[in-house]
Amino acid sequence: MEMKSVTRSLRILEAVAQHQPVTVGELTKLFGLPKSTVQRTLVTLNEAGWLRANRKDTTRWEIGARVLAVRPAALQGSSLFAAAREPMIRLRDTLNETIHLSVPDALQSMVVVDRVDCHHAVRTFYGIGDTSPLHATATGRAILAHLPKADVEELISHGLQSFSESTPADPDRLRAEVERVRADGYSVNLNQYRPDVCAVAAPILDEDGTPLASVAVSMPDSRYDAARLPEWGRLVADTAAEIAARRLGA
Amino acid sequence: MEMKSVTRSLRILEAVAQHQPVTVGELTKLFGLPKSTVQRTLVTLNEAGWLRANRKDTTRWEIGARVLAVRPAALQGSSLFAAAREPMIRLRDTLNETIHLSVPDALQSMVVVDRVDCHHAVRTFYGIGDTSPLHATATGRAILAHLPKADVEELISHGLQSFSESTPADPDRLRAEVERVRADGYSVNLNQYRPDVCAVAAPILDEDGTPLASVAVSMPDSRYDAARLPEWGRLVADTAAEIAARRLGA
DNA sequence: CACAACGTTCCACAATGTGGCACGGCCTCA
DNA sequence: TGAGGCCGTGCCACATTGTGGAACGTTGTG
Repeated sequence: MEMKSVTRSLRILEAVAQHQPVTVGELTKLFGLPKSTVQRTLVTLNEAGWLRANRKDTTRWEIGARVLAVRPAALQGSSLFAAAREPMIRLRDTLNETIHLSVPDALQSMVVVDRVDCHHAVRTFYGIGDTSPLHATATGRAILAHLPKADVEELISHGLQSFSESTPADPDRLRAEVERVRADGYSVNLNQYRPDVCAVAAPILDEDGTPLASVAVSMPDSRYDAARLPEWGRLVADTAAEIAARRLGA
Repeated sequence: MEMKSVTRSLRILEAVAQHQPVTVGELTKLFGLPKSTVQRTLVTLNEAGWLRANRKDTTRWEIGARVLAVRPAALQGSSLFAAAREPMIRLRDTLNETIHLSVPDALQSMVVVDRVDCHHAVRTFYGIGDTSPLHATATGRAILAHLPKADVEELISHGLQSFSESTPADPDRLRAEVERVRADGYSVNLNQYRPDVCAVAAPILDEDGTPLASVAVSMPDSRYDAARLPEWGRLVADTAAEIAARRLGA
C-alpha cells in the first residue's frame, strides 16, 4: 500500500486504454478525482512517452506506441508469438473456428495474446488482453494440468468462483478434470465460463515441461459436436506441439 | 516536470521489460538508486498487476500480462492487426523476405507492431516494439507521404538526424523523396538507417486518407535487386491496400 | 564457520504530489 | 451579439507521501 500516485497513474493509464481517445473531463468523472490531479497525471504519462494527444482532436488522449516495447517474457523476441502464428492459421482453416493463444498471468488468470478469427457470421469474441479464470476455461485447465500439484492446490485454496451451472467449482471435480486433461492431452469447456461458448485447448510446453501458453479453438455452443471431440482434441494438441517445436527450433 | 515517482516507476518498468527476469540489485546498479526505492517501486508495480515474480526464481521480476490490455488505439480490437496478418504472410511467401507492420508514434518514431519472418539464413532483425525515425526509413516515409505538409515541415524543423551517408538529412531532399513516395505509392530505403539493410514500404490508409500504419518488406543489401523494385513496390502497395480494405470490411 | 551479497523492513525528514481556485478559450442559446 | 456554461490549463500553500540511510534476516560461498 504505497506509492499512491504511481498506482493511480497506472489506473488512469488503463482507463485511457479502455476509453481512448478520452478527455480530461471524462476521466475526472470516471474517477471522481480533481481535474488538476488527472491533468497532471496525463501530462506526466505523456512526457514519459506512454500517452499522446490524438492527432485529430488534441484535447483527447490515447495510448502511445511505447507500451509495445513492454511485453511479458513469454512473448519477448516474439519467439512464441511468431512460432504460433502459422500453425494457428492452419488450425483455423481446418476447423473454421476462432483460435486463441493465451498465456497465464501468475495463478490469477489467463490472458489472450493472439487471435485468428473464423469466417462464420456467428463467432465467439475475446479481445487481445482479455482475461479469464484458470479453473473455469479450457485454456486455463490446459495450463493447470501441467503445473505442480501444489500450484493447483494453491489455486483451489483461493476459492473457485462459479460462472454457470457447469463450472467445476468443486475442488474434487476440478482435480479430476485436471487429471483427465493430463491424460488426454487436451481440455474441454462446455459453457463453464461464458454461456453458449464451448472450447477445446492444449498446452504449449517449455523444454522442461513448464506450460508457457495454450492454444484453444472456441465456438458457439450450437456448433459444438461431441462426437468429433476426440478428433478436435487431437488436432488442437498437434497444433500446440508443433508450436512448441517451432519455438525451440527458432 | 512533475510526478517524479511516476516517471521513475515507468522507467523502471521499461528496464524490467528489457532485462527480465531481473533482480532488485541489478536494477539498483542500472539506475544508481537506493535499494529501498527500487524495491518499493517494484512492490507497487506488482500490486498494480503490471509486474510479477518469476515462478522459478521468486526474487526475479518480470512483466505481467496485464500490459497486453493497454494498447494503442490503432490496434484496439485488433482490427488492423487481424486484418494485416494473412496478407503479410502471403507477401512473405511471395517474396521470401521479412515483413514488418509498423505504426507511427506521434511524429517521433515508427514502432514495429508485428513481424513475419523470411526463411533465409541471413535475415534483417527488428523486434516488436523497436522504433525507428520517420525520415530515415521506408516505413516512416510511407507515412510521411500521406500526412499534411505542415506535419512534414514540423518534423523537418526538429532536425533530421543522419545515420549513414545516404540518409536524406537535407530538408529539400526529404521533401522530394516524400513527393516521389506519394506519386509512386511506395517508399524505398537503401542503407539509409541501418547499414546493409534495404526496405520497400507502403501505407495503410484510414477511410479518410489518414495513414494508420505501414507494411514493409526488408532485406539485407545483398539480396536487393534494383531491377525488380517496381514489381516489389507494386506488391507491397497491393498488400497495404488489401489490409486497409479488410480492416474496413471487418 | 565466517563473510559477503542480497532482498526486505523501518522510520524521521522534507520533498513531492495534492486539490481548491482562478484564468482564458470555445461553443451554445437567447 | 453577448451572457452563461463547459472545458482544458496554470498556480500555490499545505501536509500527505515518497525518500533513502541504516539495520535486519537469509542465502550461498570460499
